[in-house]
Amino acid sequence: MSRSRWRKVEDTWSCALHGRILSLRQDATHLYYQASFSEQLVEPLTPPFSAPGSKIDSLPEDDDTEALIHHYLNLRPDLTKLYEQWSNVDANFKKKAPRFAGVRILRQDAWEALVGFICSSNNNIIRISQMMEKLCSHYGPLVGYIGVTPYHDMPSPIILADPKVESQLRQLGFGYRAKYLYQTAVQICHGHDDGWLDNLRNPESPIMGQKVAAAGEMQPGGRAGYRVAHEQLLALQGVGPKVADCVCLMGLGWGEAVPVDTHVWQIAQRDYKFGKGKHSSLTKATYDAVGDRFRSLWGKEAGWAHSVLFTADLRVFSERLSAKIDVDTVKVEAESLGPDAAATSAPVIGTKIEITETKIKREFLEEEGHDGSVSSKTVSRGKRRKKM
DNA sequence: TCCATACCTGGGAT
DNA sequence: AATCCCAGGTATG
Repeated sequence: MSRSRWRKVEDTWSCALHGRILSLRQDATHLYYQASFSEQLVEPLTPPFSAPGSKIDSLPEDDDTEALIHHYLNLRPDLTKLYEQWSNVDANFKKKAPRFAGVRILRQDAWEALVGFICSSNNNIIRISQMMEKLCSHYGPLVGYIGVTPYHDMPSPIILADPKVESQLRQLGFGYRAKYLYQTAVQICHGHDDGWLDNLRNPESPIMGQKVAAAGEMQPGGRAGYRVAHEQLLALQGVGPKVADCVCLMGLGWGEAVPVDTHVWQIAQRDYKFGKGKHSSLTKATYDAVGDRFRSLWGKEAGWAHSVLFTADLRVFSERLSAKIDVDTVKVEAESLGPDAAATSAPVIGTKIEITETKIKREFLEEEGHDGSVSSKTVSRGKRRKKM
């Protein structure tokens, strides 16, 4: 959401991801993709891999892009079944959700989600995206170009743990979030072991190539692993309950995480009887109560259901805006929909996506840019970037 | 615990 | 033109 690094050019969305530039486009029946690999910045994949220095042709069977897309877009869960389940237990969901079928929670990289949501505090979508853009272009590895536009990946925490970074980010317009990002990077690099963040992940939703493991019993407050992850994240600078839950949900695979932001708080008051008596204001206790309520109502994937309602609400809001306000319609829509415009106009952006068909077919093979608009390079998986 | 207040920035509204 | 207000929160007293 939000802090998404995806960029749209005409009808195609592109982003540097896992050492490649991934481009997506969809029509009524298919999702099309194209991947352009960097020769020098290929991510290590599953541990036992090809010998260093060996080159592999970009044959389809060697390309994990399709697996990456399936993973990233979280295409496995049966949405029809989930929607049915949520509708059966919640009349409000049943009423609001049907128009928004197809919304999925992306499986983002945990570190990227953390950085993005730290930037999101008391901020607007447009600026959050610009900040992520700046962060990557100034500190992240260059993966390649589309036309003359460079695409950078996320900078690793160690890059941001440099003492100079805080003032530099201030200079770049990050405001008080400059300190949060720097301090969080320091905490992660010097206060925790390697892999600490990713180890907070839901074992039922492992990163690509890892095996699934059981995550334990569901409780009103969520599974034990979720509660641990949430608590650990809270110790980071600039991370409060809302940001922690966003990272848990979008970055760590904990479906029961329910981020309660201002919008969700409005929904909770309007449709779920919050806002009175004991829970008249959004204190920590109320925050937890809202999460518990939604978890007991919707279950293990409460965060997903909540995102559907959230998206529904934003949509209605934007429709009201464009109906009542007679200004540049395009502009109004772009601003009010923000990253969740994904649900209507784009296959991917922000944290949620909508796909009319999950069938994916290959549009291009990796080769030199068709019309010069996309530059591609031969896949080279032998070279591994130093792990960081 | 709960509540109030400050916090960077930039665009839109008054 | 100047100022106010707000935006997907968090830290502090």
